[in-house]
Amino acid sequence: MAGARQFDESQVLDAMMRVFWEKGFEATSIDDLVRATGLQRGSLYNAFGDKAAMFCRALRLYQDEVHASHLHALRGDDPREALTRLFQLQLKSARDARQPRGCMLSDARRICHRLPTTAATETRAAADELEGALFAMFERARAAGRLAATADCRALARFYAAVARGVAGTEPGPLEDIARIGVALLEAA
Amino acid sequence: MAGARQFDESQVLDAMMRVFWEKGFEATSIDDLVRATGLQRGSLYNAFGDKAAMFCRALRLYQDEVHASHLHALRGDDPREALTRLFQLQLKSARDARQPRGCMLSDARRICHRLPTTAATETRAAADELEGALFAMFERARAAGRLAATADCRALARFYAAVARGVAGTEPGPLEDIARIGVALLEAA
DNA sequence: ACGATCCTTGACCGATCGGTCAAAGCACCT
DNA sequence: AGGTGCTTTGACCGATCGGTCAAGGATCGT
Repeated sequence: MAGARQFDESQVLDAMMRVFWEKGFEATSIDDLVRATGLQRGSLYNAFGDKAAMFCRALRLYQDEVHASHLHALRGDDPREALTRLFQLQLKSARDARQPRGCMLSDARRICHRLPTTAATETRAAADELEGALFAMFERARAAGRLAATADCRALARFYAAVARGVAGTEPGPLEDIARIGVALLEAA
Repeated sequence: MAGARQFDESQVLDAMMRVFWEKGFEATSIDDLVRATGLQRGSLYNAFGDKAAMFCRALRLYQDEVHASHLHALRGDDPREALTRLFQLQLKSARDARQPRGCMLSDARRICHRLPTTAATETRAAADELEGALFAMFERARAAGRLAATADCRALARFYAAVARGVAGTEPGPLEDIARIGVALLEAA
C-alpha cells in the first residue's frame, strides 16, 4: 500500500488543474481534488503541501500547457496574423467540449489578493504576460512598418488584452463574431 | 427590541450589495453580511429568505443603481458618443475608491450555474442586457447612416460587450487607454 | 386591557471546510 | 535479515459554512 509513489504526478496535476480551472480556487474543495485525482487527502498534502500550493502547481501547468501557446501565437511582426492565431486558439478551446470554459489565469487574477503572498505575485505576473506579449508584438509590427509610427502600442496591447479577458466563457458562435471584428477593426486603423 | 422593523431595508440592501459585489456570491458568508449590515442572522433570514434570495435582491439593486446607467449611456444613434459615455461611466467607477472593482453582473454570470434556477435565469437575462443595448444602438446608428449599411451590428455588439467584460477590475490608467482605443477603432471602421 | 402578530436575539444544528497525525506498509540500502 | 525512510490510509481536529428555532419583547387592532 505504500513505500514508493503510487501515482503519476503529472496525471494527478492534470486532474487538479482541470478542477481548479473549472471551479476556481475558492469553490474547489480538497474533497473535489480527492475525487478527481483518486488520491487520498493525506497523499495530496504530502505530495504538494497545502491548498494554495496545489493551486500554484496547477496554475504553472496551465501556463505551460495552455497560456504558453497563446503567447506563442503572438510571435512575428504581423498583427493581423498574430491576432488571428490568438483568436483561433481561443475558438479551438471554446469548441473543445473536454476543456473547461474560461481562463484559469484571469479568474486567478481576480481573487489573487486572497491567496498567500507568493502565489499572488506569481499569479499577477503570469496574468500580465499576455499584455506584455501583445505589446512586444505591436512594437515589432510598428518597427516593421505594419503599424503607423504614431500607434500607441501599450494602449493597443491593453485593449486587446481586455478583449481576450472578456471572451472567457463565450460560446463558439459569438466568439467567431468577436474574433472577426477584432481583426477587422485593427486592419481599418 | 422587536415588534416592527428596526432597520431601513434599502440601507441594508445597499450594504449587502457592496459585499456581494466585492467578494462574489460564493466567497461571501452570512457572517460577512451580518457584520456589514449590523443585523443578526435571524433578522436577515426573516427579511430576505436564504442566501440566494439575498443575492438576488442585491443583484436587482445593482441593476437599478449601476447597470441601468450603463444601458442609458448607450442611448441615441451616435456610436462614438454612446461608447464614449459608456467608457466614461466605467472610468468614473474605477476612479471612485468607495466602489468595489469589477462588475457584479459578469461575476454573477460566471457562477450562475451554481445558483438556484430562478436566480440563475434572472442573472443570465441581466447579463445579456448590455449586448442587447449595444446591438440596438448600433442598429439605430446604421439606420441613421452613421454606420456602413454592411456593418454587422450583432458582431459589433458582441465585440464591445466582450471589451466591457474585459475591463472589469482594470485600473483607471489602463482603462483610459482601452477607452481611447475602443472609440478610435470604431471610428476608423 | 389583552391577544395576535411580527421582529429580534443568540444559541444551536448537521454538514463541510482546510489541515493534521499516528498507525501501518512497501521498497531500498547495508 | 533488519533497519530506515518514504508513502498511504482513514480517522480525527477545530473552525466555519448555510440555515433553523424557541424564547422574549414590541406593536397593533379591538
